Amino acid sequence: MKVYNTLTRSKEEFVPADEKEVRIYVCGPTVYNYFHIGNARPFVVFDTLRRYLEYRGLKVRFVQNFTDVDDKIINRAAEEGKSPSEVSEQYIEEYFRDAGALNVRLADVHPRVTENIPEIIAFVGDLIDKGYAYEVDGDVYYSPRSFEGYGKLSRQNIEDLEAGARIEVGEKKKDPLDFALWKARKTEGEMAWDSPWGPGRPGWHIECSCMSKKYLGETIDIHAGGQDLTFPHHENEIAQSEAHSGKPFARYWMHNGYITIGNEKMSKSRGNFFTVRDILKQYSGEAIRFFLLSGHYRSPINFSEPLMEQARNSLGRMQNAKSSLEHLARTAPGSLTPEEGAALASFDRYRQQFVEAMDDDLNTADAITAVFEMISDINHHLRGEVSGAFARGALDILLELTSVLGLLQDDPKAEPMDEEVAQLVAERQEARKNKDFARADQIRDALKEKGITLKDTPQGVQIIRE
RNA sequence: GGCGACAUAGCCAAGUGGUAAGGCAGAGGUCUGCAAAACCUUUAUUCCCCAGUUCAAAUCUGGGUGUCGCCUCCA
Repeated sequence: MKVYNTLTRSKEEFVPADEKEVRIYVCGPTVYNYFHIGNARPFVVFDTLRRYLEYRGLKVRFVQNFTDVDDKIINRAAEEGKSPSEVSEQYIEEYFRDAGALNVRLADVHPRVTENIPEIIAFVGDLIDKGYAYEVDGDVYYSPRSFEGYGKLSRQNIEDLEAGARIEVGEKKKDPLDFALWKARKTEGEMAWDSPWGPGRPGWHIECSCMSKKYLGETIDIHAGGQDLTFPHHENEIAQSEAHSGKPFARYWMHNGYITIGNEKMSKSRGNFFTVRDILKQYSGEAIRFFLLSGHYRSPINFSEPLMEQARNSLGRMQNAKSSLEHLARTAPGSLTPEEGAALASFDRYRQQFVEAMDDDLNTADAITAVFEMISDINHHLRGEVSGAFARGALDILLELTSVLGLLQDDPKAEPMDEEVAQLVAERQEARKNKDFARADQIRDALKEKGITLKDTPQGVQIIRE
């Protein structure tokens, strides 16, 4: 598989350091709010990367943190009259709920800053000892000038950075480029932990360096996140981690593009965002997931209502194929004919097409095309008589590919359904036989109201539940 | 000012040298009691503009235009 590595600005063959296990760290959310569709993109994209690597037979150890110490959480808590931990606990739960709706699997570890304070303090202490950081009045700052290679990820020249940098009021940095590893408590009652530099809390960048090391080791395979984290967050992580270990931090850096709205970046600070929680009121999680995977992960995607409708409709074509095959697998008799066997075997070319696309830096748009082309092929076969065995075989390969994308994952709603529905369906069939179409349509409409769609197929009535 | 991304049909979107995938929406048709789904036909002589390289360019080179992003919290 080839992967675009931000570090080298080129597609490289992906080879894990340890062939037994791929180690991936993805920067997770700061938990002070529901996450928005822009935040969702890396969750979905790198979940798809993980699924694909596993599909290719690799074992993956996947870590995604929760930032549960941050000014925004503290501010939110103050606004709502809650403690910071109440706020972060709540939004961690909300994260799991929304991520679950998007079929984003749980990470192997979801570490939290508050659970790693001793490790962070030790890490900061080491950086001071090694001469990369210094303490001033209870704050600890990292000095990028002391780290050779600062700017190598974002291709920033340290002199050019200097021009744009500035010192915030109240900061005691020696150099505008320096960033905080540890922030001294400013007011009584602020969340703080004791440290060799007095009570305080960790800065933002140090947590990822520290947790990545703790859960994945000093050198990991892939570090991923949104493009906007490249600088300064990831650049600073490299500076911290490599200064600390003397080893390369991450071998591959992957960054997803933004979601835009009206052609402008969606972000919490601009206020132009749509939370996944809100979008879920109108669209399924899978439709949102499809939307996010319909373009290449490094390209920007514009978010809008019409585009979500397109995504939902496109996904509908996949869902129709799935439910037709499920219906036939359940109802059509017979075993595979030689022709059907040959057809099923020929579907392997779509599997190859799919793999080829995914191998090319996770080209999910092309992978989706492979699935659609296979669906067209399957539908051609479905126009004639097919055996249940053929339907099962086609369903297997369809779900094999879509599960890599995290699509069509909903459990099939088992037919036969409850007694009442079964009776109505039977009554409708009787009415149709007697050409009492008014009654037949009445029953169909009534069931539709309840979210049950009936389709009259040559193989009997297909019942689809929403 | 420094660094970077993008520009393909009504819409979304692949395609990095060999003559424009796929999906959505629209139109017409087949099937059906009617629907739904599916199938067939149909929708870019052309890929922002100009110049160049080449037998051949959406793809490479140079120039231009436009849009967006990072450099400050941000996925």
